Amino acid sequence: MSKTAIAPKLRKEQIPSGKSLAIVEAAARVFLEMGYGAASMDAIAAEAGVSKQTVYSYFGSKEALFEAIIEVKCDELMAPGSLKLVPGQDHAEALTDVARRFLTLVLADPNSALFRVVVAESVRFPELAEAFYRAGPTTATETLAGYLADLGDQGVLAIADATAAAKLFFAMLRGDLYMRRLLGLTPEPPAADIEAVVDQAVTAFLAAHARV
Amino acid sequence: MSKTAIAPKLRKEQIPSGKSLAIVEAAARVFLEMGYGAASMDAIAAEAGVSKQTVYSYFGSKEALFEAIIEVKCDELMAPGSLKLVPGQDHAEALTDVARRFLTLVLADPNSALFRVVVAESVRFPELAEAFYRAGPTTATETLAGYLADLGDQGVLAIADATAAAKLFFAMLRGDLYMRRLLGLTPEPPAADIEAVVDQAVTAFLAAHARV
DNA sequence: ACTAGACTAGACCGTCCAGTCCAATTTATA
DNA sequence: TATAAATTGGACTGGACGGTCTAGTCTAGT
Repeated sequence: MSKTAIAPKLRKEQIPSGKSLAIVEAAARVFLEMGYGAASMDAIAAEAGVSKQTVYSYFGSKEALFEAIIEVKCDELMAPGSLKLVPGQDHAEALTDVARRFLTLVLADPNSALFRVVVAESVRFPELAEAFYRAGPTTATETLAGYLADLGDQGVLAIADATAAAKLFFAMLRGDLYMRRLLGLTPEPPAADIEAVVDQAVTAFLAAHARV
Repeated sequence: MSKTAIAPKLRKEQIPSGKSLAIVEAAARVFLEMGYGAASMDAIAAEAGVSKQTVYSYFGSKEALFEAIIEVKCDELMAPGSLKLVPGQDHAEALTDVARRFLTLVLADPNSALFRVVVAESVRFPELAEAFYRAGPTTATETLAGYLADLGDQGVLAIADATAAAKLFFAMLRGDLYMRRLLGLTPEPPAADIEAVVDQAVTAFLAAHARV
């Protein structure tokens, strides 16, 4: 006899592995490339090299699969603490480093694809938009705001509102290049292009927050 | 007898009027609210109070209708030269005015909906993304760049690259509030919220480009 | 060898939707 | 009023797709 009285509909795994992993990866590719509506479960199953039934065994529905994929991708987004700041460093260089890492991250193909999909489906899946916002912008802003507050306290920069300043900093980075990426008008840009935006933003930011 | 020898498949009109106008407006509502995929031609016809056949008489296909709608909306976007600058005005106030008008415009419901849809369908309709980019960001940037170049020439501000400066200015305005709007996390914000962003951006921009 | 469970391939169902067709009706026009 | 054009509404086609079901294969553990 089975251990569970109620028939277990879904195979759940904390750490996706084997088939499950293949499905997640295939689904991510298909969803991010084609969007929710245009992605078919048949295509995902085929891409995963798995039967459609297996997809439905692991994830109960297209919606559930989509949510799982987006959540995984959101977690990956900021995962390696990729925006961490080393307090000892010269502040101009530290900001430049953060800016470069941030911009490289958000302009990278999978991440701009993720953002496109989240924006597109934000009406149908508001929780996903929320999750993305928390994983991305919120986390990034909080990290930088903490650092800026320190610089303010040390009198290195004039920071009245650290959170507002952090938001401004990131906004400066999401300029024309970012817009063109969002609209799919441009492939992943070379490092030099990123560097130009970074330099402009850091310079302007420092000038705007110079000690009086 | 008809004026055209070749059977005219489509009723074309330069200035949409009557049924044609009703269809355009209905389609705009439905497309912007639901996105391309989720919008059905039946829904659009019903919304327009018109038979489906009539929709197909004016616009040959769903794609064509969508393209027409997005193009119309893009034209409307910057139509009233809403970002024009009066050269005589004090430059800080002029920038504040432009910033306020820009932000109010892009945060308004129909325009953020338009942007969402264009981003969502930028893969399927790259020409539309291009058209949007030209009608929106490009136009806005060029207008402001011209003004900033003048300020630079007059020695009012230190402007090395007017286009880059203009892009930075608009980027500063597309901050957290803008992101939250894109993700559908926030309704159209009150004027006070807009004002706060505008002030922060203008102040920072002026500080960053103060004469040496 | 037997069994249980994971998996496959593909048929299949119901639904939704773009696009077509057509007969009936309204509107405009001469 | 007579005629042509525009429009309607609804039935219909064809195809895609989400999701289910089934018959059968493969693999481990016993």
